[in-house]
Amino acid sequence: MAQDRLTLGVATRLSRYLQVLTQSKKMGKNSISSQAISEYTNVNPTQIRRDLSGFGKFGKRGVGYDIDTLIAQIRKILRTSGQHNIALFGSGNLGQAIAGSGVFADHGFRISAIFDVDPDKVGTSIGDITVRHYSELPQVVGGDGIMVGVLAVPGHVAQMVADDLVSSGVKIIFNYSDALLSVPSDVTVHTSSPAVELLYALYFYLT
Amino acid sequence: MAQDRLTLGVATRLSRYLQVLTQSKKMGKNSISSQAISEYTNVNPTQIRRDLSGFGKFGKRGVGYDIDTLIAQIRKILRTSGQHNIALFGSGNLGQAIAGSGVFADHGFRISAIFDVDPDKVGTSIGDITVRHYSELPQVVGGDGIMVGVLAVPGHVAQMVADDLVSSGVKIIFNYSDALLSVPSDVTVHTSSPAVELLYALYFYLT
DNA sequence: GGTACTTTGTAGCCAAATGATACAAACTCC
DNA sequence: GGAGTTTGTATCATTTGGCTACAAAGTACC
Repeated sequence: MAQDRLTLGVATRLSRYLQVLTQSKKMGKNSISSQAISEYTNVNPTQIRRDLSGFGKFGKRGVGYDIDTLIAQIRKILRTSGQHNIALFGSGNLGQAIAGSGVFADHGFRISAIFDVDPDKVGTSIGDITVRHYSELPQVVGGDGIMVGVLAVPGHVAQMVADDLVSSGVKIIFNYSDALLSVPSDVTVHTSSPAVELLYALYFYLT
Repeated sequence: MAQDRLTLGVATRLSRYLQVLTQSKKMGKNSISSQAISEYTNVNPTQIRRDLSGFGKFGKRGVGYDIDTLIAQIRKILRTSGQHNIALFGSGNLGQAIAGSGVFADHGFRISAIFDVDPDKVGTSIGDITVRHYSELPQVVGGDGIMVGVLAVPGHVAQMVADDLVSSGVKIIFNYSDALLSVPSDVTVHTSSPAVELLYALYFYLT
């Protein structure tokens, strides 16, 4: 049963534990208790232990979980141990911010191509990646093992980029624009919507 | 019972409906069906109607929901009808991207102050807002009705900013940095973690 | 005006997920 | 060796969400 498909809830929580573990490691910690993970994720400590104990005994009683070990185990459970290539669209402020941060790299996502249409930007470098012209999308995405497209483009072109990504076989899109994207049902779109989170945070604050 | 506190699930879903409604309106639509909302939120249409019908009869049978009406109703339910002031920290690429986009403005969040420590940036303008020096935080945040702090700063200073925000009475923090923030239990932190969403998206794609 | 179609509002049932509580076993620290 | 910590695990009650079904209210078209 350990090989059953994870439920959405478990997969989501495991991913979030991973985030906390990765950051805790950066801060120099070696081990962490379920109590500590709970404080950063707002998940009940018992729930955390229950989630983990379904896959093995990773912790040490009286001590907690060894961070490196647990990161490796969760990656194995989520089957995301390797490197995954992603393509970034848009090299404006947002695109540069994304390319320059470690948010993706920390979790094994490597930005392997950046696209733009602005002639002033095509050919320039962000980090060690040269910005390509958007017209190269089919060759690059089709040829390289790119599984994820990240959209940091203006809302009015987001749907077009999404369509082209779908045509090239990409199944996962992360959308930083404010456009609503229509995609086939086998494609997953995640839209960044910080305001949505603030809305319900505000509700619980006000009541 | 309509005045009971919303459960986390309902509040979250209502916020997400609001996002879809706002964007649909921008795209020129006037009404929308629960089926259509479902496609963008991955929430069951029955669930959507159940969520809404708990507060009144907002839809027209055979037609759907009038978008303007529904936006107004959900805002009322979430008690976030007014304008809410937020403070943005960091005017680098990410800060500029946030300030320039409508993601917050669309939902009634107005960026009323931007802070930085870089002397080259303090005094410049982003949109119609002048960047202030970080040392002005206490007066500005304490005096103005600022309820939310948005962190677009490097990870190694995020905790310090968070501490200062807490000292000034801010209870909601949106964290774009990759730092883990420790705050008192009455303060809510939301951390942007696109990689986390990609992780479980990838899992469901691979299996 | 009549018929076919769409979509809401609502009920009821069932399976799954979560929260709460409890406690023995394993480990550390002193 | 004893006190304290933390995991792993069980159990139970509750909540939540998915599914099915269908009448009522509306639109569209002929």
